[in-house]
Amino acid sequence: MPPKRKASSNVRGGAKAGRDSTASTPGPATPRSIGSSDEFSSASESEKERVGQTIKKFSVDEYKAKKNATSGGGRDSASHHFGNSDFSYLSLKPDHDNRPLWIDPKKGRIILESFSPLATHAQDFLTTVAEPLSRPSFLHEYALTPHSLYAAVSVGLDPKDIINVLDRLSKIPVPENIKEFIINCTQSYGKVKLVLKNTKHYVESSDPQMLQTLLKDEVIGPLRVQGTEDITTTSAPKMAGLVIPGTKNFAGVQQSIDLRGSTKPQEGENVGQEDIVAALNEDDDDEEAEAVHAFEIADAGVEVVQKRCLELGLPVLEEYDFRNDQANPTLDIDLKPEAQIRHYQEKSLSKMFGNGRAKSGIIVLPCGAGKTLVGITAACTIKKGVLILCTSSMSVHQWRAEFIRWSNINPSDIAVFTSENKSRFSGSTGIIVTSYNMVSQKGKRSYDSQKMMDFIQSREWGLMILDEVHVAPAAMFRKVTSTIKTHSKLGLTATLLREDDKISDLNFLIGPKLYEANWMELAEQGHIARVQCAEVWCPMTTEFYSEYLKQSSKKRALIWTMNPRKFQACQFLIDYHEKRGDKIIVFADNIYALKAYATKLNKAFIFGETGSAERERVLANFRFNDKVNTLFLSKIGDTSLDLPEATCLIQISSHYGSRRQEAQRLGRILRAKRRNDEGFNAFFYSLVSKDTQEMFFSSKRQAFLVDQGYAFKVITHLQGIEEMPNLAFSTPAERRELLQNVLLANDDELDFDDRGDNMFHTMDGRTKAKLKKKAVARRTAGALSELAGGQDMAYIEQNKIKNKDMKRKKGESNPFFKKLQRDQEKRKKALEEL
DNA sequence: CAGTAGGCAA
DNA sequence: TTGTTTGCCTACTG
Repeated sequence: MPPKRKASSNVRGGAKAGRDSTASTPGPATPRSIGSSDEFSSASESEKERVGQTIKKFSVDEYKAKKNATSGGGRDSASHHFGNSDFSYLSLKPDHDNRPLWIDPKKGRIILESFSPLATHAQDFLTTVAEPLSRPSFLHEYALTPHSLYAAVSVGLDPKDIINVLDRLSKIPVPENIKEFIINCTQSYGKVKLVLKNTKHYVESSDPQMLQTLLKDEVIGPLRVQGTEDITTTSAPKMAGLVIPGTKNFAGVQQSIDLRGSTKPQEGENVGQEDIVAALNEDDDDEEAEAVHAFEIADAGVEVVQKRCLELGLPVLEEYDFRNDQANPTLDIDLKPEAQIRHYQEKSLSKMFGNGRAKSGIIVLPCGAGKTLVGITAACTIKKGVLILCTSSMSVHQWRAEFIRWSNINPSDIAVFTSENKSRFSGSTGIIVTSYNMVSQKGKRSYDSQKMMDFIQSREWGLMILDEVHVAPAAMFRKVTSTIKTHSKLGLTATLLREDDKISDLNFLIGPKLYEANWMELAEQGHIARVQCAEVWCPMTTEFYSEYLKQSSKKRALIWTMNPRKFQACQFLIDYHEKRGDKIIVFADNIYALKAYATKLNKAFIFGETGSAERERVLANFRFNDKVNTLFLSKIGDTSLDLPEATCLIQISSHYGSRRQEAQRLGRILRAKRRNDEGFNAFFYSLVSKDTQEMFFSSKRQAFLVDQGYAFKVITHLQGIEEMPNLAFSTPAERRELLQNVLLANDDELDFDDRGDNMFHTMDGRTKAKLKKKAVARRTAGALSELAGGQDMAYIEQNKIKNKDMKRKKGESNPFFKKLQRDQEKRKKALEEL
């Protein structure tokens, strides 16, 4: 969560402030605006005053005063229901029925009636100038923020146009304070640019006065590189028509605000489509041939300068005029002719290349919607050296494979840099695919890694693609953005969400959010699967619930996950969906529960300790063997595993209230191969134990998906579950046994704890504690697998496929089996090679 | 080369 | 409201 807004006045009490902050659940709208309200407080001089006035316009007190003046204090009997959201005093335009927008003058929020015939136009416009907060079926909520306006200006819109279009679409005249807000926020945008020349960073502006102001700033001033000439002056580059590969006919801003033509202007309506298009298509050619001035800043200062400028209300635009870059060699790369990009991919790219240059920013597309292709197309447009950062070595190889699949790049020009692979491209320029881990590793490096890092840091890159960019703000990863010299950055993610407040840092680490797709819209168009979401409420049995109440919070999670009613629900759903012909993934965050469920139900499972060969085998079986239709996954499956066969997803335990995890898990089934079958639906079940904390976490987790328009049905009873044959834990005795085992699982850990203690008792307390902790952590898994071992034995005889899985597990607990397993794998490999 | 420790993210 | 274990990665050790 972003830092809570300070209430501008506490006279109204904390309750008001509290309500405000809960109301603004950060949905897809993240990154939240940095420049909102008190963030500006550090600004100086005229900026400060100007911004202060803007803030005042948005303050509650100002609003109240205004409201009382407007409404004359007269309130009807229903007014109190609306509180501060009573906008009845705002006068509707006579033809308001034809206009789809409401504007909340207090918060700068815009509500869109998505059923309006003009909704498509309005939506295109709003996603350009505002941030989507929440987009359920009928009413979409957007927020005007300094950042969204910054993004709008950077794609070439003018404040006058924004106000005009807003006015045409709005049911009420655009409130004065909103107009002022737009103008104040946008007038200084684009004044300051950050450019890279010959591996040096410069702050550039066409206004020398502006640079002097920045140099005097207490934060920015000292960051200037000393000994360089004061300010250099050159002439500004000019824009011309640019065509993005893979699009039929691309012409700059036109498409970025493309009003799609799917909705025809209505008879007698005042909001003409042509007008909007005309208003939005004004060329920005008038800026050509202007002189620009610049001063150099140190590499390490880049992030600070960007952040500071943002605070000053002068967000720096990072633009890369790649077509006029003679310094860096051009990369020979083009999209293959068969790579045709989809309209939303084109749209997102047009935001990036809207004025003929490459702007840094973030593109948000759901999983399975083709993020990789967007990245590849961007690389094919810029045609300079590209550096790609991924989260795991697996996706590193996937990216390289996709590049080779979709572009004509020479495979020797695209290198990977991972722990076991440190190739280099042959020519003067090329692409390097690597992981965040590799480039952010601090401390000692292996010789090869160090050389590779030196190479990466010594040259200038045209584009840096940050895959899964929501991880970038982590303390460890963020420094890569300043140590690697790149002209532009493209962040890609499906879920621009973190449970901490670091997501807003992306605004200066990478850039503004350029585009965010609407999941429901893509589902309707068949690009991703339609999903039915359900939350299944499983009552706790009395024994489990009384134990739940007794235990510490640490053990509670295990108890609610192992709730026998939940187990039965899971069993029932698996059975039901297997009969329908679905392929099912069951997610369990808790490893003990994962093993317990999977072994009891005779299903395959994969978790961290599963070796890669084993994983491949299980995955292949899940994919191609129609006898294996259910797969249990730990959080290993949240990312990196690609399973287009899966059509049903059941979640039995999860990581607290992580919205990102929920969204990413849902994403596992969005790319379902069968999505275009007639009437196809994917299913997403979240199993929740009633009356436990899990209910609270579950509601938190769903927030993002609900904002995207997914409706969660609550199922309190699964029809036909009583008639299910072989329902597990149907007798009280079995349930008691299960509870005993669950409690034993914890005791077992304690057991190891004690034994560990004995081993280390010659050491000093500190080391002992540290080692003990480690030992326990490492051994728990072993202890648990041994515990499950008894069940495994019976089970191995029943299931040959699963059998393969077991070999490794046995190996874990016994060195003899370990060696045996190794030998077997070697033999198997030898056989395969023959 | 295989196994493991240590660090980090969520 | 709150928690903290699992997974991934690199580099070291024998």
